[in-house]
Amino acid sequence: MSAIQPTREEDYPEWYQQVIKSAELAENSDVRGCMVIRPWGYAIWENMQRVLDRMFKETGHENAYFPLFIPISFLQKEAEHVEGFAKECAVVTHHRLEPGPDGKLRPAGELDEPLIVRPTSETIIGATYARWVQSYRDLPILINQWANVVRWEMRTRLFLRTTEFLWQEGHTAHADEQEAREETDRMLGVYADFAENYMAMPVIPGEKTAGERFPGAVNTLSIEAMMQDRKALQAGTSHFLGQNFSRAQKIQFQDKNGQEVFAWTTSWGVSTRLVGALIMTHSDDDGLVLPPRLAPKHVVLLPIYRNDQEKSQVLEYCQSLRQELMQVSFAGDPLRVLLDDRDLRGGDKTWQHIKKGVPIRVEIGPRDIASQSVFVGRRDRGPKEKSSLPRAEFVATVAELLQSIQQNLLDQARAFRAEHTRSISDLDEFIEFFTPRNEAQPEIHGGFAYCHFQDCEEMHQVLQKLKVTPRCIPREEHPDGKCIFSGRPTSLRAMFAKAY
RNA sequence: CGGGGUGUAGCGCAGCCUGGUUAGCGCGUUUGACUGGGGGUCAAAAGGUCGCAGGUUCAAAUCCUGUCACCCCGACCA
Repeated sequence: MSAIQPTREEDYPEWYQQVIKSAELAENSDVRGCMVIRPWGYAIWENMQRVLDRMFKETGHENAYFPLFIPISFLQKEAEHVEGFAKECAVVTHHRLEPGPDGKLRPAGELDEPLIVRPTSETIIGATYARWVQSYRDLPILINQWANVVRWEMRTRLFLRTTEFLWQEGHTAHADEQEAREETDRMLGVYADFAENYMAMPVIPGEKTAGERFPGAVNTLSIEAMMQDRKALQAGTSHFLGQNFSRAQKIQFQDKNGQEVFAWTTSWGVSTRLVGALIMTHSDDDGLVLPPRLAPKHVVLLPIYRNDQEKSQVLEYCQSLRQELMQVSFAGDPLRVLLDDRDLRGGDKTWQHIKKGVPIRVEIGPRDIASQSVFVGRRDRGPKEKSSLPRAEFVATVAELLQSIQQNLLDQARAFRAEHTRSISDLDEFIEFFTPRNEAQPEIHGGFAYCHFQDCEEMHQVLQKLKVTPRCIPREEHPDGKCIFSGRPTSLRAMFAKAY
């Protein structure tokens, strides 16, 4: 019997909800579509922020903060952008509340110009940059902002798609196209690096097809990850905006030749959706599994005792072990150690930490103290697969142990993705690959398929029926081929999948 | 916004069709005892304006009308 009911096999979407609930990551709030991120979930996000923020700074970026509200006229300026975002914005039309005739509060003080709550900040940041840029000497501008944004989505799911979500958005302006394109690539590289080396989540970096582009972008790059239901999740995006936004926002300057020209801009972002990606990449039927590098706690110490005398003895041993472990460093940080001395039954407590995904559990009782040892279980192995080892050895090797868990999770995720990825050149095989075997569980289907394609009517018909989309066009060398849908020769090759 | 469904204890549900004393059950919570390295056992206790408003009736969780909220399926999406 697994700790999470139902299992992934039985009902994947419900399993996902239960993992979140059992691990106390987040819950639905009193506000439709908005979540409460609980301390354990927020700590994961904070760890993500800390690492990413360092990476952004290492690549020359600075943090700044721009307003939550955007005048409605700003959104209007870029035609495609309007098209893409206008439908899903929260709009502020009043600035006061006053009691109505029935005693209930009602909005008052109508605004001359409605404000929208930012769904993304290209327009307001662009308008600001326009004031900052007069000369080529003012460029590049390399700024990131950590913020919350609001998109009034029809259907929400914890972490994956919520009405309000937390993210970072980088916005840069450059003097020439080449530099802006390099920036777009560089930041996608940062995301891919973060995904693989911190989240232990292999990703496919690539370019979006025209239909999947960010509204207003010339080109959108993304990293795509495979979840355990074999669907693709877009885990990060980096947009080359060309001069579209600088034209709309009038970000112009005099270049070296004294010519008045428009800047070239980019934007890139990742969100709390990454927490959802983390959950669906590694977790199992006993709950959350965390890669050590992002785990709020690396090690939990679980004292075991029967009476007060044993209790004080065991707690003392745990305290000293905790002090010792905190001197150890892992991936550049001091070890994060939790001593769980809550007055709870032993098994109960152990299972809570299993469900929360703590990488290493250490059970310590009178027996271990007598032998100067510890009883260790790792989250990437079965719950009863525990072993005793000398205390000194554990302390000396715990960092290696964490690294091996980190590596193991990445290897497992890579193996899973490889197992469900195919190169397909035959349309029947493509259709078979993406047709669920069981109508009741449409999530069980093929996985990722690499195929040559050409944006054609035949393609749209097939994809719409199967609910499959081209996720991205990986930048890799491959011979030309024939479009799997139309048979026409093409040089384009994309990764196709069902997506979140 | 279209189609379907659900609102009863902290959570998950039964009861409603065929109105009738103090509205049940499981989990959880609290207390006590026995326990204790796979979430244990027993006993006791606390906890509910049956989503909200109106109507029918001697009597409404149950029937009727309205309303609100949430969930699922579609169109939209990081």
